[in-house]
Amino acid sequence: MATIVDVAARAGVGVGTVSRVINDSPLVSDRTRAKVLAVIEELDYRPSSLARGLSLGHSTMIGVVVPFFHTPSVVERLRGVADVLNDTDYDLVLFNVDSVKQRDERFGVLNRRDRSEGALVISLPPPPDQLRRLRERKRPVVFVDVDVPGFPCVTVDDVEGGRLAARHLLELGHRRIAFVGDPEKGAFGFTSSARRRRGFVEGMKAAGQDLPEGFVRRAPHGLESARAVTAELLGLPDPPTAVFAASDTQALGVLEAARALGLEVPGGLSVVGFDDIEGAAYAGLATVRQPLHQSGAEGARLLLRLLGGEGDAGKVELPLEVVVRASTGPPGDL
Amino acid sequence: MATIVDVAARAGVGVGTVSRVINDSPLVSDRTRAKVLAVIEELDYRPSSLARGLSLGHSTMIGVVVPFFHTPSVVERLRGVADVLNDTDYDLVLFNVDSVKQRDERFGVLNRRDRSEGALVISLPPPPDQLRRLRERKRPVVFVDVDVPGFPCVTVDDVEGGRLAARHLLELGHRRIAFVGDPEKGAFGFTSSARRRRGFVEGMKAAGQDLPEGFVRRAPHGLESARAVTAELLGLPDPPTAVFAASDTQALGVLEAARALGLEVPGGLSVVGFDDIEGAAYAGLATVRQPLHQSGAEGARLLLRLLGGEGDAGKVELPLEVVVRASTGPPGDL
DNA sequence: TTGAAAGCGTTACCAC
DNA sequence: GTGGTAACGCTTTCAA
Repeated sequence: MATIVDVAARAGVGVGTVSRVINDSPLVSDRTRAKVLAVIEELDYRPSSLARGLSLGHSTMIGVVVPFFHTPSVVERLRGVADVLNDTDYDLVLFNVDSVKQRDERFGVLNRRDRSEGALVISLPPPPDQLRRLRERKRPVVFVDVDVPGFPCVTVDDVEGGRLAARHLLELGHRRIAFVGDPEKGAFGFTSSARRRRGFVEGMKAAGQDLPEGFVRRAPHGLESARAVTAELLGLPDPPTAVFAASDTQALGVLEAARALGLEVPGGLSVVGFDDIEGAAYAGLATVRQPLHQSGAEGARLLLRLLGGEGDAGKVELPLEVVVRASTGPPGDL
Repeated sequence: MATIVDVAARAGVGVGTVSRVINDSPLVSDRTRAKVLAVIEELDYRPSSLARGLSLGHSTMIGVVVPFFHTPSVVERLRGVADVLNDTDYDLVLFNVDSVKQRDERFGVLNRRDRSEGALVISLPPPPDQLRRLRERKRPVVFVDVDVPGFPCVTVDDVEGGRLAARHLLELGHRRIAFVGDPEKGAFGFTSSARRRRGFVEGMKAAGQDLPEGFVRRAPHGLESARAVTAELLGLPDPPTAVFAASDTQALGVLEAARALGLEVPGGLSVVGFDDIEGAAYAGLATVRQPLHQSGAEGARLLLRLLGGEGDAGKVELPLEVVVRASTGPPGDL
């Protein structure tokens, strides 16, 4: 592997000059530049990012923490991050988190300046003690899909999203609408489901609709458990005519339950999800869409700006939008 | 940020000693070690991985190239890689590939020693010219889900998988079985669909069954286009009683088509997929399962072995297995 | 416009 | 056991 010294020697110049050529410094004569470039080509020389980083005093790695297990949506966000970062000199260093223990380890790594220049945390609320350390050290960290006070974040207004879902179903004429979401005391402290529920209940109240007893259901995140609680809901003496699920994955479970009971959708049951993952379109699922890919891209841009010293990045709130598909319609329209 | 010199000075020892303590060298007295450790703690000192890498002559990064767009299965493989790497000192540097142009760029990066110590390529056949360079430089590269001559690979026997699918359906009594897979001249050169088709056709021939005209269909990978070609198949004067799809994603499209026509599954149509992605279990889809997570983990271990200088890693072939679910049954069993 | 040399923070070798 | 010091490959002064 050729080094800068080899290139300098072969080109008959000093290493400083080679360095200037590499870094597009204007202080090199065209003649010299051409010569050096030729040698670089000939020797197939590539600067060592390690040595460069050491000399410059910073690395080129950005840590990205992702709970893969959580939902299909985090993958889409990650793609957004990768798309932006791949156009820069930064490398995307990936940390998967599948357990609370792993989460704490990963956040520990983020706190170490030597491993990465900055970090992006996707869909994962930080543990309080690690957060304190992050604050103390003023490490450049951007959160995506989580709102952490004092840190740049890319989020959506989950409460508003809940209201949007309620409004859509109310406008179709539904009155008996149930909610299916996550437990609100999970190990990782995810809170979006709770906020969506709140917005939904608010929206119902605003329209003068109270939720019947037992119409708010919480089950471990996943299609299967959503299916199970929905089966219970539909078995009620006076079942709902519509369900708002806190995520598309859960909404797919709701559809599954309806199908298993031979209930027509949307005639017998209308369903609205949240996220607009790829599978939602296939399933004809109406949903509250949030810009997943864009959230990752925006987060990466925020971090880049922070790293570039361009002041505090602040908060970014992305827009929500109801996507109407075959899974919703007027109640009782068999 | 404290450096090794700061620690040495504060502890009243030489930098060599501090280095020894960091690296668990036995040539340090307990007394000295304790003292140094205390100072490290006090100063919250963290060794610079950059400087360490430069001094040692190698980085600690492993490049992982993933075509995210391709299928849900690559994500599962990636998790396997992350799980293994996260337990080591190596960092997982992620490169997403969404286009041929990106693919070529990424492979170019892999060829640069400075950026990563070794690489893992998932589900992506390398372009021939880059492959040649990879060979010339003897860069440690492991392929997962692709068989590249001369390189360590983690694969499954796709041909055998096709045979397994054929056998399962034949045993149930099906004779008119169609195949739905990918185009065999795609931009990225994916070949697994073609091999699965071959095995399938072989399996049919071996049982004395010829495939009727037009029973082999190829459509751009994805649920929707699989649904479309299946609709055509089912519209034939003498339609198939079963379909083998080259991937679960496509099999879900096949199910979709059957449902749209009001065809009972498995009574009116049996369906077998390939992969066993998460959605397959939800959809009750019978499939040829390959160990996705394990393939990534195994690939990472192979690379680690290579990096550790433990000889050539060779090839690993993971087992396939038919998972029977509700989507298959005897033909005409309405 | 250019070359020489001093760092950057480690590790490893060589004396003591 | 331990300290001093030469690498590692680059960037960036400082002179010339």
